[in-house]
Amino acid sequence: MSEIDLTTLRIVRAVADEKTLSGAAALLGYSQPAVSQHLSRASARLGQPLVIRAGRTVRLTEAGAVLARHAVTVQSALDAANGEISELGGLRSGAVRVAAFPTASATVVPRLLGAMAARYPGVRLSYVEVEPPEALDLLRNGRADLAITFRYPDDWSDPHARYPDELTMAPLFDDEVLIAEPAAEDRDGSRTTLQQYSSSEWIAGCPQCRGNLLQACQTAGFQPRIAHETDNAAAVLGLVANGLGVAQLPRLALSSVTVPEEVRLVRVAGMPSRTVHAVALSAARGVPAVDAALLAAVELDVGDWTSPA
Amino acid sequence: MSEIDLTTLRIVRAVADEKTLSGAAALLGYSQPAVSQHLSRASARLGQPLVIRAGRTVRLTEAGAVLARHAVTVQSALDAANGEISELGGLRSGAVRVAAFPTASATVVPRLLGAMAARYPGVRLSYVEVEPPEALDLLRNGRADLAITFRYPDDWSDPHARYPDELTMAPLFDDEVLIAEPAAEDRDGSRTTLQQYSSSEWIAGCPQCRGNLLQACQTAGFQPRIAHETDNAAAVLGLVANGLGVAQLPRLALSSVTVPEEVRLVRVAGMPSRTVHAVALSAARGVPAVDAALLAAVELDVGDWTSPA
DNA sequence: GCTCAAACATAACGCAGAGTTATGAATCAC
DNA sequence: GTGATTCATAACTCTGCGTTATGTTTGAGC
Repeated sequence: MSEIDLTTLRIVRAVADEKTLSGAAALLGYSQPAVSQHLSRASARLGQPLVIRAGRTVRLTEAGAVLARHAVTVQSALDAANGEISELGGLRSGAVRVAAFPTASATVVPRLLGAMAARYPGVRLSYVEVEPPEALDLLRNGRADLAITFRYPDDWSDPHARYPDELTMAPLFDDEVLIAEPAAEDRDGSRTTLQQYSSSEWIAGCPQCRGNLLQACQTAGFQPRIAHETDNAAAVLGLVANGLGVAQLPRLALSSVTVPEEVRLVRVAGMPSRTVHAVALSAARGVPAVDAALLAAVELDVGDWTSPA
Repeated sequence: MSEIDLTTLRIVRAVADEKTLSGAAALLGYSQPAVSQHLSRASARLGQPLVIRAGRTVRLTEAGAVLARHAVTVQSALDAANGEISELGGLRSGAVRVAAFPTASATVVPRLLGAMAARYPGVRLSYVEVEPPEALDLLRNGRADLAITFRYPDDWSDPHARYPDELTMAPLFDDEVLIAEPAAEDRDGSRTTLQQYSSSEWIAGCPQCRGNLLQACQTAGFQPRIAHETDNAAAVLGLVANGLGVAQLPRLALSSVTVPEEVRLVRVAGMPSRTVHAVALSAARGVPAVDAALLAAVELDVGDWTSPA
């Protein structure tokens, strides 16, 4: 709506510098008639001439001088904006807000943030620890840029599934789920199955993990008796060590705690492993910092969380 | 050149305010697809998204926020420029630099400047006194906006004629040229002719006026003997009053001095009158202050300079 | 859980505006 | 006067930015 456009400002400025339309045209990479015609149009729009031909050259009117003066302000604001956007594009600035589940806090997240900080010193990093469903909500609300989540196969309430195309998910690794049992308990050499724990008391934590447990036990043909509830891996191990029950624990949860002697970890057939993902909004693809964080996540070395401890 | 255009800035700003593309479109008078497509193009140009769709609404990315922030600066600069140009257009600001010949300094110019000052208090006025040829040079050099000049008919060196289309000339009035002679000299009742002064001594001033005198005398068949040279009307009258010669004097020059008793003013057949003009550069037509000054000049009441004193 | 309204995306299209080249006219320097 | 420089005008092309029409998704309310 404004009768003033950027081209006019740039042209007037160039004319002010060069004192000639030809010079201005050359300076801006235009043909001479382009400048001439553009100024005519602009003058018509503004209702008064911007330049006055003076012999062979040209000089600005007061209106032209006004534009030339303000052109400087506009140009520098534009340059500043361009510069800042370039910095975002070049990952010399920007921000990544990561949301991840508790077990990742001590493992995946520090490594990820470390890698990002090393590669892109200018990028601001922040982290919040929440369970996967909340992490996805944060993404959707625009309060986080990258979520590190896990999902269990066949999870009927998997929050990822609720937003099919909205999320871009990059699988990072498989996180095997082990059973922690008291080392004192008798074990024959036979292959372990979940069925063997049908009469055990269970220690279970977060709803999502518990969901997986219930699902697996149902498949195995029994319903687990959950006697103790905690999310804390160290606490779970303590309970197990003292013979108070058995528990499922992902390998990732074990990698940042010391496993007591009294606890034995066993792989159980039919116990589905969970998968850990880096998740971003599909709509946020293209945002440099988000793309970089996703890439950094899939490039993480995850060997020590996948090979047996 | 710059990947950023004003429309993008205005749209991003509107989106920042409205939180929705539809709202922004309505705010700006666009259709909704226009906003959507424009943002797509802008994102492509900038290499990163400006908005992220969040459910049914939308929110800005960091890049978008950068633009929205700088948009304020740009907009206010543009508004300022627009405002200043409107003031020029509305004659609440601007400048008129007038150049006029000495005789006009005490007559036409004060009245003109007075009228302008009264009508347009915001317009800056300035004045320089120069002879017509210099006044036209000032116009051409851009050092004056309006010239008050005179011209004699059949003046072979008329400076106005050198720039045929470059100048816009508005005739103000005819300035009759009289002969000042000592009142003591005998005069019969017959009609006065220039021929009668062929043996007189003349007092003459500026080259242009003298040119006219020479021209007229040549037509009358003699060459005037110029004994005294001055431009000053009072001085001329003093010389005439003391019987030192005769002189041609335009009525305008007489209107600001007192004519001594000893001087008689006579109209002479064949003495061409000069015409007074307001002159501006044709190229400056359209400049509000110049147009207004030209108009004010032709609207001046010139009665007391044209009717016999 | 279904339906409806609101919001964004995509497609197809029309038009204006801004650039181009070619050419003419005026000015200034030598 | 002559040639170089500069601006103006004409005629044309084409990109880009709007439009309308239509489809898809989301979220609220019954």
